Amino acid sequence: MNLPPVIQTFVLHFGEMGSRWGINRTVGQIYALLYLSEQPLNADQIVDALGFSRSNVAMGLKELASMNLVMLKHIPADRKDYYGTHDDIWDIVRNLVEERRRREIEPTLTMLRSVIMEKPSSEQEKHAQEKMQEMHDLIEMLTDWYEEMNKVDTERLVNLLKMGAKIYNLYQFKDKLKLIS
Amino acid sequence: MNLPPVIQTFVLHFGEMGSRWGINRTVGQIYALLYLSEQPLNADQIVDALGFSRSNVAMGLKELASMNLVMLKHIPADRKDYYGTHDDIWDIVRNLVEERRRREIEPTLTMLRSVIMEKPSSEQEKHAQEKMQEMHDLIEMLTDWYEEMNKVDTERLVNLLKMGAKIYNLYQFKDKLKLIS
DNA sequence: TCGTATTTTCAGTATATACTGAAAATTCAG
DNA sequence: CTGAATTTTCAGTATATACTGAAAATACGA
Repeated sequence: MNLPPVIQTFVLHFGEMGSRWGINRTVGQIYALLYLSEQPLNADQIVDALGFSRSNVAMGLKELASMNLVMLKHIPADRKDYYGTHDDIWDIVRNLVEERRRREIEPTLTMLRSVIMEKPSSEQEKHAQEKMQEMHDLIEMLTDWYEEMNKVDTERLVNLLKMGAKIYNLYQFKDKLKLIS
Repeated sequence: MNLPPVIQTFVLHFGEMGSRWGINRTVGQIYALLYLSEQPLNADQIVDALGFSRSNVAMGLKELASMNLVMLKHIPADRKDYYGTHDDIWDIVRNLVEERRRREIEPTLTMLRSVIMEKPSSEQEKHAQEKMQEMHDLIEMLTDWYEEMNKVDTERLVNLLKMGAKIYNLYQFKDKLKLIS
């Protein structure tokens, strides 16, 4: 690995963090490198920067592409494939959430719904189903909330976030407001 | 493994899901089992239910305890250690978030802050630092927001969540409201 | 304090995952 | 269509992680 120290620290950190997010070191480092890079990079440049094998880099890029975290960007008069990340960091967050939802939340909700349907054959199973129902409702509420929030454009979303719990003060006046508006 | 089908499905699912959350199959299954159980369970009961070795279960419980996901619950006149999960699912969510923050978010913020401080020695590094600053600010905003929201009690939080993006309509009247209240 | 029930530790082993090099497939200019 | 440039695949190997059994440590009643 042969990178400016500032970039190297970041890349290594994300390599480690990746493992906590279900992606491996290679993938984490590749993503970090692309995120920091001003221009899109091709596979050979990534190999030079990170010191992984060519095939490992290809696999990493393929995985990142399947998660919609990197995109192909061609450079005129160059046959090589160049890869870059989304420019807007909010798009990145939205993609990350969407991926997790598709891969983890939805299958879990499906499993919960199907198991809750089953006729319980003991008190123990009945209790278990109640707990699953509770979990199901919570997950559904959070995903519904996220879906709603995701419709709000970035600038307004930032304002809402910055207000934080202060929004609660507004909420108290909900009924009053309806009268006025 | 010898469990009622309803429970087994859930337990196996969480075993698989665990790997995406940085916990292994054993730990995922143990947690799922405890979550569904009406009474706290001791290590031997978990061994019987899941078929892992005694030591593997001990390690799993230790890890879950270190994440504050399970707690020791003693049963009168029994020397064994019994383990159970939090009763309120919102407490579970709060603990999960808190853990991730402590283990992932805070170290990342620290790393970012320190690297951003460095004097850039090239245009490339300068650009990288700007991207890191952007990421830092986003993460900080989200954690600040979460911290604020975490202060709101559960019932009111649920109301806020159910309102979802409708809160945005209230937000439009923010200034008007100040005049009234 | 002793002895037994119980939990924890840890070295060794099994299993799963990551990584590589070589070979196959694809792409595309001429 | 040909052949060079480039990417992708995949069987084999290396590495990391999970899991086990036996032994050590701990907790506690008598």
